[in-house]
Amino acid sequence: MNDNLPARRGRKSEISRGQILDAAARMLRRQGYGNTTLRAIADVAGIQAGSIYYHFASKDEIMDAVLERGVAAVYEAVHDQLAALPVGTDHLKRIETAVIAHLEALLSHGDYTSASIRTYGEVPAAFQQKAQPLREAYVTLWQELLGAAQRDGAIRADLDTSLLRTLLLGSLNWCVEWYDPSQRPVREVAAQAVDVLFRGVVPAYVPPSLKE
Amino acid sequence: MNDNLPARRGRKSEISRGQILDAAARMLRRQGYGNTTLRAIADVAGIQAGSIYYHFASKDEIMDAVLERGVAAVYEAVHDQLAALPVGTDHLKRIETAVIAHLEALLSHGDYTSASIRTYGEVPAAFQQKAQPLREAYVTLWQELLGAAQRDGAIRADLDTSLLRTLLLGSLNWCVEWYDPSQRPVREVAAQAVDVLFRGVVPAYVPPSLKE
DNA sequence: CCGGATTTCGAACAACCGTTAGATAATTGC
DNA sequence: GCAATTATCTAACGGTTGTTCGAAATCCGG
Repeated sequence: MNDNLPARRGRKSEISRGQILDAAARMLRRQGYGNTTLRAIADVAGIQAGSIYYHFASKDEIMDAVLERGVAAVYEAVHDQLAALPVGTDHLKRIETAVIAHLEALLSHGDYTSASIRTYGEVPAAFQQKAQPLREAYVTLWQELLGAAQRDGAIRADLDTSLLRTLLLGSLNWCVEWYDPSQRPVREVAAQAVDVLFRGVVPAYVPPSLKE
Repeated sequence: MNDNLPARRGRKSEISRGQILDAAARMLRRQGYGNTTLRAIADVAGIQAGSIYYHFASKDEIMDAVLERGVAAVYEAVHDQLAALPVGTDHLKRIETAVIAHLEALLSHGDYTSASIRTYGEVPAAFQQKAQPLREAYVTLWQELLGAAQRDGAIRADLDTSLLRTLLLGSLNWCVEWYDPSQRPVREVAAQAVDVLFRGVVPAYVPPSLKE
């Protein structure tokens, strides 16, 4: 019987552990939870299936680690980018920063985030719960971002910010389903997403006094 | 060896066939492709696992049927609602109609659409192809909808409508991940989605002459 | 370069998977 | 109500799954 946390281990262990997680994230992303096999993970990681159990107690523990790492990466990316802004940055600039950070973390930062987004819904409820606190924290972050903006009049008062948040994050999250980095840069996607979010698709009425 | 299409069959067959598909769609939606078991499908449908093979030649044939039915339902819903509009209806009204139809088909029309959306990405590539013509037709429908609107100046000329389409449909498709019919009606979600899409979240500049 | 700790292997396990086929039950036209 | 057709059940198959465990290989401080 394994200890829950490996007591003291050499450095090779952490390398292998990382390779296993990388392989798991990659397969999880494209094949979902049920189709991802321990033997396939081991194969990609370059080891034998049984050897996995030296590093993880079960398949679910691997999946759990991948999922948590995925949401953590997005959370930290957005949080850090926001924290790096000068104090007093206006609301729209903050929202724009968050959207870009979210998309960058999702699309360029690898398989963990994509796997986390795509498979969270089909994973046994038992360890959906384990990642829930972090997910809720992330939702709260966005909710406060939008709520503060609305309070100060930066976004329209007649919108339900909670609904707006799910619609916006949905639009961004869905990018993992189709985005191809060889087609257009992430920034271009982010830029138009922010543009449409702020101004809408209908041509704005430009008062004559503002025309240049 | 079975004939590909069952030659002539009584009416009970179609009932059971429907129950099998219903069960498959439900499980596929919440558990993904790999976790959905023939024995579990049979259990939900109230029959024995082996009996499924009287109606379907393989598990993949069931999944294929569910997926195709899912996209077909959305396609037809949007297509029919658009066709029901009076000729000459303006572009924004047409887009609004399409958004509502898409969301309604997705959220109230059951497990097929959700299953189709959530599992398409993790299904063997062999029969991703089979559903691809219909999917492309659906994409084309939206592309022409947005393209025509842009051509006539109903939506801004500086937007990439192809990117806009993926962002918009992503936002709508993602609703299957969180929408709870007991919380708010579908129309409310659709209404705000259209509102934000058209006008954006930033308060509009209202020229004095238009104030009431 | 040695000896103990760390890491991996290799083979086996019970359980479960999709699938098959023959026996059995239910349904239906007459 | 009777055959004949239609539909389901039962039991098994080969293969794959997650998992276990003792033996072998590797690593590394002294």
